[in-house]
Amino acid sequence: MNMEMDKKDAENAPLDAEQFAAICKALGHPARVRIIKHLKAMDRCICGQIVEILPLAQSTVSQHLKQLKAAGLIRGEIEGMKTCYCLDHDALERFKRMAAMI
Amino acid sequence: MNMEMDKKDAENAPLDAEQFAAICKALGHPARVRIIKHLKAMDRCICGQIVEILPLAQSTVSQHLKQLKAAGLIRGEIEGMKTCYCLDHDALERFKRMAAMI
DNA sequence: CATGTTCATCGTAAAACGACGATATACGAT
DNA sequence: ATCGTATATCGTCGTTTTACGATGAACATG
Repeated sequence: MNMEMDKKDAENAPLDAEQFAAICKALGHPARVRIIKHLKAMDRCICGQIVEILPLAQSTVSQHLKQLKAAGLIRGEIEGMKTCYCLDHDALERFKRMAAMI
Repeated sequence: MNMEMDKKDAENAPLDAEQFAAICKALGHPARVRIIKHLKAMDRCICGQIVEILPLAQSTVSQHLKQLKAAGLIRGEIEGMKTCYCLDHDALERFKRMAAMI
């Protein structure tokens, strides 16, 4: 009966500062914002393409991707030798809702 | 003729990653999100009240306020011995618009 | 099997952050 | 003038972030 309370509460909660701050922190770097923008434009793309559009070393980009993934904003699935990243649209929507109530 | 181009462009730009990331970074700490929330509830309040609602030293809170001010999200005006802080609603609106187009 | 490609992780160095106590500044009150 | 109050800034310390090159793991190809 109250198994779903967490989810329900989360939807109309005033705003969880910890949660919102965590996502903002993940978006708090230009490179990561550009990654999100690019994924939005491409819908999904492989890691190599993201490395190409950023003036950063491959290892650095990989770290940024890791942070975005840890924040739940993107997902990455290994496809053979490559890794394909895409947005987590639900997470982005949650972020937008939270941002709107700031 | 193009003296105002900066401003115009900023209004309908797809999204300036640097700008958006800077604001997100400022919001990337729970204490600062709580400060914003509190200012939204109170509309304006003196620094001392903010210090009271956070489990942090006064100097730490002062630093967080400084970051929020540097990001343009809040303004602070000295009123005699106290300092009164309030939200910069325009900046918040710009942030919300940017967040919505992420 | 050997080699090349794609990506993640490790190790590291510099910079930035977060927190605190101590101090400085500015003002009001006595 | 002195004292107390409110706030900002300084100095410091430990942690985290950002960046890089080097290395490793997984897979494809010759």
